[in-house]
Formats: sequence, structure tokens, C-alpha cells
Amino acid sequence: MIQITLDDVAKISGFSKSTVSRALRNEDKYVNPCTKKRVEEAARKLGYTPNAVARSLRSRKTTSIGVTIADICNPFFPSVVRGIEDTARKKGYNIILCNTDEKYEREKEALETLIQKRVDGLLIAPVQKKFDDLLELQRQKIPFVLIGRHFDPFETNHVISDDVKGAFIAIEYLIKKGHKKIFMINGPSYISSARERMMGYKKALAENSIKFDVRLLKEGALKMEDGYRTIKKAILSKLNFTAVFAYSDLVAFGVIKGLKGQGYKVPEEIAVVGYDNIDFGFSAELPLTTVHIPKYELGSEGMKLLHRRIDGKVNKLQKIVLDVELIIRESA
Amino acid sequence: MIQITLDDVAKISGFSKSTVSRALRNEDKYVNPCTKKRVEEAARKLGYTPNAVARSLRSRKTTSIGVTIADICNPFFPSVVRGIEDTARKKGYNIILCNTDEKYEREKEALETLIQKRVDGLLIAPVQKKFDDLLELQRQKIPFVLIGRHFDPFETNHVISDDVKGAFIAIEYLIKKGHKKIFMINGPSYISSARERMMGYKKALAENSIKFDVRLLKEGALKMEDGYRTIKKAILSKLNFTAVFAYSDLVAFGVIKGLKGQGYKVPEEIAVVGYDNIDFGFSAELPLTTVHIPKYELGSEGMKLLHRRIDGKVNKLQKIVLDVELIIRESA
DNA sequence: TTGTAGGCGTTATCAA
DNA sequence: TTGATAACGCCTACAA
Repeated sequence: MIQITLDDVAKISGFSKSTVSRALRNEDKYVNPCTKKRVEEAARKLGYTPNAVARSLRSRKTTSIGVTIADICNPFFPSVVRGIEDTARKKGYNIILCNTDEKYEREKEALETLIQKRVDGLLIAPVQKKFDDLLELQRQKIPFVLIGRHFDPFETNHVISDDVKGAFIAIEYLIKKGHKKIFMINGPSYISSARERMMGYKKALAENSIKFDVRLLKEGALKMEDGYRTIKKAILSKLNFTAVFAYSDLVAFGVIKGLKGQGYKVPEEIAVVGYDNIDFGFSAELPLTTVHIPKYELGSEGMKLLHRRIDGKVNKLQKIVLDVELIIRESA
Repeated sequence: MIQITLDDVAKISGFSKSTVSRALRNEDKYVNPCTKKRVEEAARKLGYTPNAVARSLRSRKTTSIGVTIADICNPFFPSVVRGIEDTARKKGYNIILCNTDEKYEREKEALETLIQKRVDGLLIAPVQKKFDDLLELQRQKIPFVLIGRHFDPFETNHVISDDVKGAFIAIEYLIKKGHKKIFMINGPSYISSARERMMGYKKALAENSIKFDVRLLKEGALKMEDGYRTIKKAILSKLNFTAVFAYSDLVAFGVIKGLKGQGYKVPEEIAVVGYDNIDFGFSAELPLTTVHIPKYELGSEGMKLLHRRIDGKVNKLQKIVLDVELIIRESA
């Protein structure tokens, strides 16, 4: 198949390549309306389709954004991605989506490819096991914004939600309901959200004069199975608790399943609070009490911030923290 | 920021651009191992990052695939997309994801952009209101594969699931359970799956000597709200039925909600069967009896087929039909 | 307002 | 096995 190029349109319309280029790109100021019309007609007649690859090479812009997330099948991410894509589309960008499965190597490979493809910027839900790959981004001065997680001494642009508060309001709610022994099944501590939720957890205990008990903390849970396994082990080892605060709704589902399997009633005997407020959590077997994260906004605000960075409008670091909310349903 | 190019690597390593290019691309046959090593060292020392845009312009390959779906937040799609991405990655492609929200104009715009970006091929879950945009793809000889839906007189490569069978086994199951008045809340009839499920529905009725009753068919449902609204209207208008066959699990959720709202017990008074077998349908308030579509495979097989088309290994049309399966849980 | 010339960074072709 | 040269299709200066 033969490509129809600007040259062809130029020849047919009788104008030069540059004039044709300008006309087709709506650089109205510098092109006669009449010329524009004739050029457009020629282009249409020929079935001309601009070659964005060539344009990108010359203009050094791809209007593509790289997006890396753990796994689109994790119900946390679809809304985030949707928020990104909607906003990206409005601003003329497309998104290239990569799943990392929480593996640093995968993240690193994805970023390398995306850099080679010269994306204009990146939205990254980082794995957090290492950040050498992000430093490389910085070195190459490629704009990027982290979503959902952030690093501590390593300063970045990011959009996260208030994890300290999220854990705090959840625990406070449980305490008000009379719970004193609250089992926290947290995520891996290399994840900032896990660390910060731990802070919120401890803060809520402290403010209510409850002593922190290490035995009531397990880390490393990410998936449903982790919740299931952890709770089962806890029960078999006769751990004493009346409520569970899970790292995610997914983990909470596993916990509830495990609890029921062991003959416990939720929430009557043991209360369970999740985190994320994933879609369809409301229609779950047991509607989940959970902490709502504004997922769509995480994506859309992330994209907006990235766009500002790409445009060079903002140079100093921006750290956006979105608010969270306790959603009270039936599991606690 | 200054780009480091092949030229720079060439100068430093003392070889020509072409040799450097070959060495870095692992065209082993035509390059001295010793040369290769020196070139790679120079590249590393300089921090050279190949420019895929330039490469694409020259080689006419982008190793990018366009993907259009209705909405990543529809729980049907994450698995599909994951199947696509996993397979794409293994074959060296990235995916550019676009949501169409079932709007033809959005699909058309997305395809135009993706064509301009010169994606190597497209995976499309088509809106189906029109297909001029797909004809244009064909005219431009851009490989594409449809997923989940297909057109009738318009022949395409596609991967779908067996919708006739899916509806058939669902209805047959209901009939065996004693149901005779089965209310079908179908999708819009411009969608092939909706038309074919209707065929399966009618076939099952016919084989069991049950006369088709037009009043027991409503079309156009896509979302949960549609299911809710439709069932409410049906009940208020005293429509007589003992079971509902919904177009999707989402619609089924709406139906169940509506039914409960009107004081009906599911499945005791009215049975409900969904379609898709979305994740977490199992943990729903009322675990859904549904027809399982192999969503991940829809994506992975679609991508495999597309890859064959791109490689030019297959020229004649391929229509892949994946098998479905009835999942019996509690709603019917 | 339009045209000319050159280059973006790579790979393909051909010759050495 | 390596090198020289010419595209790939477009946009950006700059000149007219």
C-alpha cells in the first residue's frame, strides 16, 4: 500500500509542502482561508492521512502517555485508568497501558520501552521495591507523575490519597463501636500506603488510649488469598481480636471468606473493614464497610498534573493528596 | 536535553552508523562479535536510548497495537484487555487503549487517531451502530481483529464466543427447572451477541415446545440501571414470568435489585440468569447463575490472530468462536 | 501569506 | 563484515 504524503497533496493542490502542512494543521494565522479550502479538498480527494510518526520525529512530541499499573484486573485500577484516559483524550493524548503485576523488573522494562517510544510523559503506580528506574526518568528529564503511592526521601510529583486519615477514620469507627483488639492485615511495608495506614492505625489507637500490640499486625497482604490465608492462620493460632482492618477490599473479601469458613459470623462476632471501595463491593455477599479512595480522580488529577508538567507550566514539585471517606455498610 | 544518537555512538566507537545500528539490534549474522561488544560499550557509556519514533518512521513498524473497547470500568473488559496486553507484550507490542462508551463517533475518532499513529494493527470491540470506520481500515489495509462481536454480511477476522449456545444452555437449564415463562432482557439488537442470543433463546424454547411470546422480550439493556428499570416496568405492568434471562451480569444485578425492591424473592419466586461471568459475580449478594465467557482468551486469541495477520502469515479470513459454559450458582 | 531547504534519528540498499 | 548514501514524512526556520 502506498502512502499518500504531504508531497502528493502539495502537487495536486498546487501549493508547497509547507503551506499544505500549515493549512492542514489549522495554523490559521498564517494561511489564506481560500488556500486552506483548496488544500483540504485536495487532501480529502487523495484520502490523505497524516503520518503521526513522522510528525513526532520532527516535532519531538508523540501525544502519547505511558501508564503503568499493577494489574487492570485488580478492581482498583479500571476507574483510575478511566480517569486518566478521559482526561488524556480531552487534551489530545493517547495512553499506552502496561501491567507490572507488582514486579519491579516488569515496571523497569515497561518504562524502558516507553522511553524509547518517546512518550510525552508517564503516569506510574509504582511497584516501590526499588526506584532506580524512576531516577533514570528524572535523569532523562521525562515528565512523570506517581499515582496512589509515593516515595519518602525521593521527591516526585504525585497524586495520592490520604492514607493516614483513611486508616484513622476506619479504626476510630471500630473503636467507637467498642472494639479494642483490632487486627490489621496490612500491605507490604515497602508500599507507602501501607506504612501510612499503619501510622493512622497507631494514631487512632493512641488517641483512644489503646496500647499497640504487635501480634495484631500482619504485613504483606495484597490479594484475596493473602487475606484468606492470614486470617485462617490467626484463628488457628488463637489470636484474640474482634475486628479486622484489611489493606484492601480484596483482602477483606478473603478475610470474610476465611472467617465464615471457620464458623464466625461477620460482623456479629468479628467486624471487617476494607479499603478502596471498589465497584460492586456494595453488592457483595456482605456489603463491605470500607474507606473510599477517589480512584477516578486519582487518574484524572494525575493526568492534569502531568499535562501541566509537559507543558512546562509548572516546574516546582506538586504533591496532591486527595481526601478519603469512610463508607459504612454491613461488614462492620 | 540533548538526544544521544546513533551518530554519537558511531563516533565514539569508531564504527559507522550502519554498523552500530546493526550491532545494537542484534543482527548477529552480519556483525563481528568483537565489534558488537565495543559498540555496546560505547552505547552504554553514552547512555544511548534508541529512538523508536525514528525507527518506526524508517521501518514502517511501530510495535504498537490499538485497542478500542466500550469502557474499562465495565467488569467485562479488564480480563479481555489483560489477555491482549499479556500476549502483546510477549510478542513485543504495546497497546494503546481507547474507551468508546458504545458511541460510534468515539470509535471512529479513536480509529482515526490510531491510524495516524500508524499502529501495526487493531483489536476492536466494535460499537456496531455503523461500520464505515472499519471499512476504512480495510481500505487502508490495516490489519484488525474484532473481539466479542462481529458483523453479518461484512466479513472480518474476529474472535467471539458462542452466543447462540450460551443463550441456549441457559434457557434449557431454566426450562428443565420448570420455567416456561422466561423473560429475556436482551441487549440492543444492533449488537451481534444480542441477536445471536435471541436465536439461542428461541431455539431452546422451540426444542421444548414452548411458544415464543413477544411480550417476554425486551431489548436495549446494557447497564445495571437498564435491568433495574426494565424489570420494574415489567412488574408494574403485571407481566407474567417466573424467570429472567439478562443480557449481562450487570443487567442481572439491576434486575435482582429491582425484584427485591418489589418484594420478590430470588430465586424462589423469580429466577435470574446473567451472562459474562464477571469477576466477583461469585461473591455477589446473591451469587449469580450465569454463562461464562472466556474473557482473557477473547483478548489473547484476538491478539494472536492479529499477530498472524500482521506477520502476513494468514491472509484468508479467520473466525474464531470460543466455547461458553453455564455456571450454576444461586440466582437460578 | 507562501515557498525553499534542511534535518529529526533511524534503517535499507548497495557497494566495498 | 563494514561503510556510504539515501530515504521515511513531516515541521521549522528563514527567505521571498
